[in-house]
Amino acid sequence: MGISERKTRERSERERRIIVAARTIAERDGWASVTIRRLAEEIEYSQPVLYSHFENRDQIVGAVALEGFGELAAMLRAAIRPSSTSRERVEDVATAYLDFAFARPAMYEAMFVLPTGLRFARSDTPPQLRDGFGAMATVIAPFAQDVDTATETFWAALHGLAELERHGRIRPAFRAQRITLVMRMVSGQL
Amino acid sequence: MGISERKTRERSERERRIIVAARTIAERDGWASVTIRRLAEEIEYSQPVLYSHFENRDQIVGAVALEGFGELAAMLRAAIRPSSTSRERVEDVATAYLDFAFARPAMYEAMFVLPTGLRFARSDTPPQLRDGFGAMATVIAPFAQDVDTATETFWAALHGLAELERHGRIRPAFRAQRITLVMRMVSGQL
DNA sequence: TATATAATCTAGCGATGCTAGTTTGTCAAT
DNA sequence: ATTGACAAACTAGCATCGCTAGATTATATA
Repeated sequence: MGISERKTRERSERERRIIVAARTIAERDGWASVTIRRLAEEIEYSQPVLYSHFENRDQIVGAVALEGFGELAAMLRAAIRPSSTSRERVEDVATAYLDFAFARPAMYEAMFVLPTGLRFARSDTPPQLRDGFGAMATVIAPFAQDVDTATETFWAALHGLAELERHGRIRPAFRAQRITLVMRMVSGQL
Repeated sequence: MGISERKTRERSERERRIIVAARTIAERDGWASVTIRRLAEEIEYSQPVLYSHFENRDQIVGAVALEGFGELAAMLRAAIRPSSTSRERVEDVATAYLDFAFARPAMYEAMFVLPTGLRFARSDTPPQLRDGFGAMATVIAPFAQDVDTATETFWAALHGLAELERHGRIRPAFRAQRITLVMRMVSGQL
């Protein structure tokens, strides 16, 4: 039965094209420009076809966000060098996190601001949503008694720094100094 | 010329009614339900009247947010008790900040997530936008060399905690422990 | 009282997300 | 090969949105 396999393959390829188109448009023109009509035009199918792949627009944003979580996790893991000290690793992960947020603002928005229908902290939560947290926990662990809580707080600090700077409410020039202060929080030393 | 005074008074009263209606609807049904048509119905005027008060919908959100910044600043200042130690003051302000965020999620959203057209860090920035920062700086100052940077980082940590918890990505039960960790960041001691 | 100006309204434009109902295509059974 | 059943995709349109042009009413001035 190679025919039905071809069909499911073509179907998943079309789904990928939708996700890629959504991401491309969002990164170029912002999420407000990612409309069902525009996506339909991009993949050269009519609009209702999109609803056979995704329940609604939010789920398309969610699919892009899911990719983003995978990429963020990879970036954070790549920032952890074996030759570094524990302290340097925390700093490198923090810097990598903020680099990601500022380099891909639309992606970051999908992951953390827009409604996506993604469900966290559940049994069916996809691994991408856990991996980034895991990478942060890895570098936080040497300093923490309660690793989960410390990682949550570390993550929150980074997220806050990203969001406030992205909205122009704190001074971009002082990013490095703020990271230093966050370091003190987790490492307990200046 | 009491007539024109009455007119400007009535006009500003109508503007207040718009803001109050927007806030009320947002807190009850969410910002998506705050439509121009619904606001017009609420104040019993036609839709174009709203555009004689505000340039667009975002500016209405901004007007509500501005109120929120004033109220947040007042809450933070009220949390600073003269009898407390410097350390307790930081903790009380942090707790008050998160209490505000969770007690008024729609307001917090207007202040920090939605587009508002508000302009920060400019010469014409209204005082409400500075006061909250000032309150935080007051309690951070005893611990910091660079007060502004330390306050920015403190603020970012609180904002991150608020946002991640609001989106269900960190555990509500561990809020107090996370605040303790933030305290260590600013006070340099456990 | 006539006229100019301001205030407000009606009506509608161009979008949006989403869907009902119809047409087209693709199989299996006759 | 023909027919009928089912799946896939399309056309067309609904309700709603932010926003605005142009008509209409009220108000103030001459």
